[in-house]
Amino acid sequence: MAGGSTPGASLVERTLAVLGAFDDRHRRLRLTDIAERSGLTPPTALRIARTLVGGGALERLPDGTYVVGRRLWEIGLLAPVQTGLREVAAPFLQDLQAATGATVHLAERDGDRVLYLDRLSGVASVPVVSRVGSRLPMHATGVGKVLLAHAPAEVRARVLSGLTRVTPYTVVAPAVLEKQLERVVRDGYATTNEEMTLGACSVAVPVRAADDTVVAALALVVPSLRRDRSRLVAALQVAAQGVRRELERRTARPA
Amino acid sequence: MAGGSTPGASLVERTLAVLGAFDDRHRRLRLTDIAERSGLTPPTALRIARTLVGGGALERLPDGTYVVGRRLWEIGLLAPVQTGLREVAAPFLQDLQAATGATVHLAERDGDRVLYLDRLSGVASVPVVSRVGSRLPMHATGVGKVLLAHAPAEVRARVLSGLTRVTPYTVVAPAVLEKQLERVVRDGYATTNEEMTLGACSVAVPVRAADDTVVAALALVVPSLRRDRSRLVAALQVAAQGVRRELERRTARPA
DNA sequence: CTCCATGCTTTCACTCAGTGGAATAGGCTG
DNA sequence: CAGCCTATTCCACTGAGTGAAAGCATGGAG
Repeated sequence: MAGGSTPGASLVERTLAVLGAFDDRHRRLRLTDIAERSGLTPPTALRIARTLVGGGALERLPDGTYVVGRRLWEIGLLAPVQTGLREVAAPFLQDLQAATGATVHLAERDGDRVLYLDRLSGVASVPVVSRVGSRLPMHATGVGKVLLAHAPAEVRARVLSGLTRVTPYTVVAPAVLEKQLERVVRDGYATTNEEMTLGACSVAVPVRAADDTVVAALALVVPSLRRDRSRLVAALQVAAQGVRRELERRTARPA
Repeated sequence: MAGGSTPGASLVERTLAVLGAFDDRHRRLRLTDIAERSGLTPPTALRIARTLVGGGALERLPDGTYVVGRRLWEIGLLAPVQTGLREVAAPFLQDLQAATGATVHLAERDGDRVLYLDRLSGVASVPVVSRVGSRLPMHATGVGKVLLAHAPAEVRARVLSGLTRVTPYTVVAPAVLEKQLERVVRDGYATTNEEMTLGACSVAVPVRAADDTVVAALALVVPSLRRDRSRLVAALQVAAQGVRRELERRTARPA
């Protein structure tokens, strides 16, 4: 190269780096931002970005900033995460939403974090930070506690040793959280009280597959748990059972 | 190159070609398929696919086939198509679904086809081919007719001159369709009767922005229109108005 | 108005990342 | 076991891609 080097990255990797520069908090990026966030020089970032725009993977707004394009959205929707569990669970989420009026979440574990697969906003205006496709820490969310309680020991150990505070109510003492996790396994559901977002509480239950392994978690987000915790848990468990049955049916004769 | 040439494609374009090899009907591809569908030689396709797997953009299943990966799904969800109109309309779609029990569609025009932005499956088991992110011909769908009726003359001309038959009931006579489009503009809604899928009828209305331009279409899919066409139209129009109002609110003070 | 700062874009000479034909390995089938 | 298909590895060749540096626009400050 003209004076430079290619430090370990092929063009395909650089392309992914450009795409990876976009995230939840950075949906619109200027060229300079892309270059900086992807670790590329401006000319290189420009050439890649232009080609991506040409292919519809990125879009260039009138003000010169870049956003993720339609084409990529379309291709992303083909991912099995989208077509599998999410599709099966969708009607049950709707039922839950209709029955409780609360915000409904479907999430699975991805490494040491929770990955939100789907979300239906409820009628009540409870502040919710999660978005479909976003990742949040496990110890501060309802779905996270459920998934953590049923995760391999090594994951639990890793997460317990790195509890970060999000709100004043976040549980950051490993011993306390461990007790809670035991109760989650025993009782079959988890709760949070403003541990991720002030003003938002949640109840969550595991979704199990045919072999009883926990594959995901369902949760309801409400302003307060005082009143109807048991009612919400019941509704969630019905829905989780429904998802399980539908999963079994599809595995038996994959239509 | 060793005897070969690079016919017009940069590596980034080739990467997009690999990703573009996946579509609605081809979600799982073998290396050979990827190579063929993207117009690349097997070694090249392999190298690109491997790097993409390394970056999480693709996934390799145990049987050796490739599918779109989580990472790409995540990035795709950042597209404005996902965050804008779709998010605004979501609660109204839920209301429609709850009120009518039918399958609900939200779509916009993309070139000469309809792009499905969102879909809620209804309780009734009406056969539906559309999927979020899929494109269908305009002349055979409810949303399509609405969008076509309000599309620029050139688009209408192009579409009218290339009407393809999908079912025995598909309208393929330009004159007939043109009459229908006039009625769509006059009446404010469009209908289809098994024109795309046997056993599925639909009603659709336009969604307008503050300046009255049609930005999308809302539809309900039902087994038959005999009975309650007017009831469905009314529900749709309420929802469309709601979306419009919410769009205006967001444009006024973009929060 | 000039001057400087910032960010996007173009240029260009150099060179290594990427190329594809051919050969190899691995499965599956008849 | 031969025949076929697919995935993978090899390798000699070369042009696609590289980044420093220099042009352009903006636009804000003095």
